Amino acid sequence: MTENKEVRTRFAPSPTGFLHIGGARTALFNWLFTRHNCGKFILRIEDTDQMRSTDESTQAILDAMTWLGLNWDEGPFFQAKRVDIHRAMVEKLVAEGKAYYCTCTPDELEEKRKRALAENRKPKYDGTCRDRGLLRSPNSVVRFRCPDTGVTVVDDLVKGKISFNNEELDDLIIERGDDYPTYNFAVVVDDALMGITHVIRGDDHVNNTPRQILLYNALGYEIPVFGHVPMILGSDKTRLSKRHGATSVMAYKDMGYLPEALVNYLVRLGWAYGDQEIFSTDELINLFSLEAVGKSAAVFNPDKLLWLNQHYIKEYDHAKLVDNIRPFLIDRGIDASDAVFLSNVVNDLKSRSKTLVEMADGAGFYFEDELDYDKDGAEKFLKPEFAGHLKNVVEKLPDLTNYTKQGIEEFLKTMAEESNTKLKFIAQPLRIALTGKTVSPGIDEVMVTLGKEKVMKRIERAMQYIGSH
RNA sequence: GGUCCCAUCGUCUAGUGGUUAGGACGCUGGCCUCUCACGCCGGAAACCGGGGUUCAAGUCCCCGUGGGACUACCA
Repeated sequence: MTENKEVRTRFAPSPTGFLHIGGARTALFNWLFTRHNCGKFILRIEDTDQMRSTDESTQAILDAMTWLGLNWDEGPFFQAKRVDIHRAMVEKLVAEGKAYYCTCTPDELEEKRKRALAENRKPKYDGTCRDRGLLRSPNSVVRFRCPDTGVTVVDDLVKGKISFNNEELDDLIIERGDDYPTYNFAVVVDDALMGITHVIRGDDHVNNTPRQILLYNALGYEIPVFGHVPMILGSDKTRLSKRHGATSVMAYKDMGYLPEALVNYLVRLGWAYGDQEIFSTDELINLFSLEAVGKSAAVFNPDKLLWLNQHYIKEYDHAKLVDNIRPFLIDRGIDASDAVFLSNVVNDLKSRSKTLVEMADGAGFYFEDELDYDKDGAEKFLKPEFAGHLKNVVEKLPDLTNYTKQGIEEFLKTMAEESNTKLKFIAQPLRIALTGKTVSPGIDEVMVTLGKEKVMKRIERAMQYIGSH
């Protein structure tokens, strides 16, 4: 609203599980909006549900944010540590007559709810305790006195103006029987006190917003700008959940995704800049705006994410890619300590790997001299009729001085010509001999990376195999 | 049930009254080729329905229909 006030946003997850895809996108939109406006991004952990909140979840969320590169400027703050503040605000509202104690029991309320539903009436609080002037008592709750006339308008940055008749809103509980504040009250107090200027969150919160605006007014706080971003759906168009596949951000890390790929994918779910598909982080910060975020929910498409990941693997900074693949190799018991060798391996593999897992799986043969030959491949190509070609290679290879991709390609092509055969009849047996598989990077690349010595040894071993089968 | 939101290829989307409705993923035909990829060239594929407004509607309005969210002493 105020033009030159510093933008302050927050991401406020509840630590009841891992950071999921939907939460990550909300965090991302907050982060991009904030960085674009040179504001401050605040992380607040909403842990007032003591039963379900865990420290592990908090840590997992922090780790996932960090992995994605969504750094925060303040926090993490913990909502549970602020209950004294919340209680003071509750008292203030009670003192001002804007809130009141209520002794209706959950059972009574449930009963009334059911009856209202059965009689086709709205199941809203009937105001039993509204004007009884009750005092605090064990298990009493505090309710906010909602105006029952008038209209509350939410001027949403992505959805536009949304208006609600206040009569639809009932007297919500702001402090529970255990003296803890409820969500709708705590967010308002915290957002206001933390100076949040823009509340960007999932659109599952739109119906909470008018109540919150009323609370802002009652507390005398300035109302922030709201932006409700659409949800992410699964392939069956229901809310994204485990049955649609992995929903935890860190699960994607483990599956060999690069954070940039996930960020690029997530941002394009609901946001677009013309026809552009690939965005660097800097571009996103420059180009992102909430006004350009679509209003409708989007289906999560794993195939497109995979494509993006492949793209990022191909284009990634080479040294960074090497660093990223290392843990996956170590997991497989591979000694990846030879930096030059590993770098070449990655180079061979990066145009043919959709994930780091795929790359690590494809890298095995480079590190293993005693190969298990692929059964079908061996049957087809490790046969006496090809032994001559292998022998030819072993004999002539020592004299090849230009041991490079080009040199080897030339070497093999010349050999094919001289032997009056097709290159594939030399390349395929060679491939099995060197990689154990029928599918691998280009044979010339493999030979360069492996080095002449290993190549010689592996071919000799393959020839022995042919001799003994 | 009530309140609120949403609606362009299967999916993500561009489009802001006049377009052969564009791009991307996926699918598919071809080229390249030592295998698999990469890359390149081509193809099929969409404006939910009905009424308006207008010379003209994917675009604006209304009504349907379909989806979703919320409707807790969870967040």
